[in-house]
Amino acid sequence: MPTLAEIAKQAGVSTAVVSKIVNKDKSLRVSSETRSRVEEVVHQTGYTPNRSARSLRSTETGMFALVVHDVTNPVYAEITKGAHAAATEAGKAILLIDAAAGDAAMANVVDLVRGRGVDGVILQAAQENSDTLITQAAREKVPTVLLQTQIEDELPVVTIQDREAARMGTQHLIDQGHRDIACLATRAGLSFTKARVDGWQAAMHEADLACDGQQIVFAEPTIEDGALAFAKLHGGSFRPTAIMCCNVLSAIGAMTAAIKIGLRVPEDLAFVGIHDVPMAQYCCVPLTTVWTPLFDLGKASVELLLKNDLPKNQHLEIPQAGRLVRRKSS
Amino acid sequence: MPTLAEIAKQAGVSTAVVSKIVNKDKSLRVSSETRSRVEEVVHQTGYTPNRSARSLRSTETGMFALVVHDVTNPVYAEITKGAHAAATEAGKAILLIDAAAGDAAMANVVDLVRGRGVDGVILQAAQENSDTLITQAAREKVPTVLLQTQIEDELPVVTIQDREAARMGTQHLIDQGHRDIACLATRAGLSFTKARVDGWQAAMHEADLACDGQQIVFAEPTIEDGALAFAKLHGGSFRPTAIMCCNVLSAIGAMTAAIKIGLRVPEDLAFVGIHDVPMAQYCCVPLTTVWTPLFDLGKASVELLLKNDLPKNQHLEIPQAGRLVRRKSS
DNA sequence: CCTTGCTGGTAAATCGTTTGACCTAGAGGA
DNA sequence: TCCTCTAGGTCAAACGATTTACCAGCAAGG
Repeated sequence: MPTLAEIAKQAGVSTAVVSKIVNKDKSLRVSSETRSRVEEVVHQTGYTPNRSARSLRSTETGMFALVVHDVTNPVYAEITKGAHAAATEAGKAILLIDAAAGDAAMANVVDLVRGRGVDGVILQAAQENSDTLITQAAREKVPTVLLQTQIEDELPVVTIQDREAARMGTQHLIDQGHRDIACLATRAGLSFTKARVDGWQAAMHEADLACDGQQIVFAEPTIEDGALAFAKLHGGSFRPTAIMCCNVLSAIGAMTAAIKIGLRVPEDLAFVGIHDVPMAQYCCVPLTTVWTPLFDLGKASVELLLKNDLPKNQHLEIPQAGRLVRRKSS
Repeated sequence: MPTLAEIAKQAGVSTAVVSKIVNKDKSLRVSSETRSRVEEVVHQTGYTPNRSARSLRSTETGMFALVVHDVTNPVYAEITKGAHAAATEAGKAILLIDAAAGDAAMANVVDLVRGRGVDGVILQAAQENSDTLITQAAREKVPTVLLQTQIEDELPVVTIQDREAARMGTQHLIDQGHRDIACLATRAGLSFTKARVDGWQAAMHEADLACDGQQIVFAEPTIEDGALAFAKLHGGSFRPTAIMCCNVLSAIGAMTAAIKIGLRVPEDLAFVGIHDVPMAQYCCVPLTTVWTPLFDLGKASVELLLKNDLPKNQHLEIPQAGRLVRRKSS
């Protein structure tokens, strides 16, 4: 583990020269002989700058914290993959924090932010307990990007075309002749939930169909909660012939629950989900979903952080549109 | 963003005292008044030590690199979750590297290791292109743990009870009356593949059933490759009545492919997989699998790194045994 | 002969912590 | 009175890279 000073000594130059050559600093003028001599020594010894030392001087760590709601959720895993790809391309690293691990994990990120252990933070599907983190990040001036949902006006947020995705799925159901279409929304209060419900309503309005509060039910984006939500819906007075689900996992949960009580899909009840993951394709009745650019979503969030001037209060919507993937459930 | 020196000045003491108080250094003897005065200032200002500076001095970063074969694979996501949980509990952070992102990602880890950006490395389902990384880690004396598969004799490896899991699944098929049982193995050459094939053979031998090379086919642990492997198997002369799949995703792929060509599951062909993920439960025909302690596997790998003296050449097998989860596919 | 200007560098401060060596005042013992 | 502890700290040298300011020597121009 050679240090800069050792390289410098071996090459017979000062550390300044080595540093600038290693960092490809254009301001350095050096004879080609000296340059190649230094490069030779660097190559021979396999010298790599010490990250801590470099960070200490430059106040940049080359690391971003990605706070994800639950890594085992395939939707979030895909987002993570995109973020990782963008980071890798830029030579940066991703620090993964699973918010599902609870307060300890959050406390950990706060510590990281306060100790300047990361150059930026990406908060995916942020919720209440992210508050301290955001406050701290703001105070410490650590660049922060929200992913999927906006919980703080001051911060830039990047999303997919939520409204349009839901509209597209709903329109498909309308085109199939459905008139009583329920909306199985995601967690109430999140901005992307609102956007998707908006999309559903837009399509319903345009077709002159009723869409009031009675036809909406909220659920976490998990299979289990989707099943619960279906039970709630099915227990009510409104009996839809189709359900527009704002998430793919809750769609699968709801659909499975429907089948379990003897309903035929899609004859008795049709389903459409949002986000396309392998599971949608292989589940009991292959699920019709609106494919969304999840990978690009993750990628864009990192790319936003990489720009040194982060726009305040900007909403970046991934330009790539969703796409209806027709399967058996509708 | 106050520094140690500023805290020291405000509290009217030297930086040494503040440092030791912050780090709860027992060797420090200090009057209770001074201590509380310092603690007060630290609390007031919200001081948190700068990570880079600390790392520079102590040569510890509090970060581990977790190199995972593909985050979007639910099996690996669960492992990741376990690793993250253990790290969080110890106040450490996990740097996620997705090996599927290619050579650039690998180069990135090598850089991280050489620049002492991490305190340790966990290599999950390591393969050929991990070689440089391992060599470097060894040279730099960065603690390294292998996960699931052993590719280097010198390094400690942590696995689940691979052999026993496969034996258990196969035994179940035998108990169901099957005699012609194929083995859909994972990637050839990996140590855990060998262990699982061993387990299958052990059960077959014990029941006096044939189990030679003809009945084995290899596939990547993905749905797509599972389907391909089934095609290969079905094209051959050996016609099994059941397939012991060494991975849950390849099991789903193979099963789906079988159903697509008109076979009935389990009547014509039964399936058992290894690892239990939600998808197994919700796929076309719910898959019988051997549940395995994936979370604990990830957790154990981090815990192994946390012990300061890493045993060379040790094989740690997670004590928690697998469990057969009986579903419709068998 | 004096002054610029350029080439090819060097020296040293700095980033914020940690840590081992040292220091001082007062108390207690002989 | 002198010596030795001990409590309660202080000092300053690292750690390894980055970066600004500076410098020597030579050539060219006037």
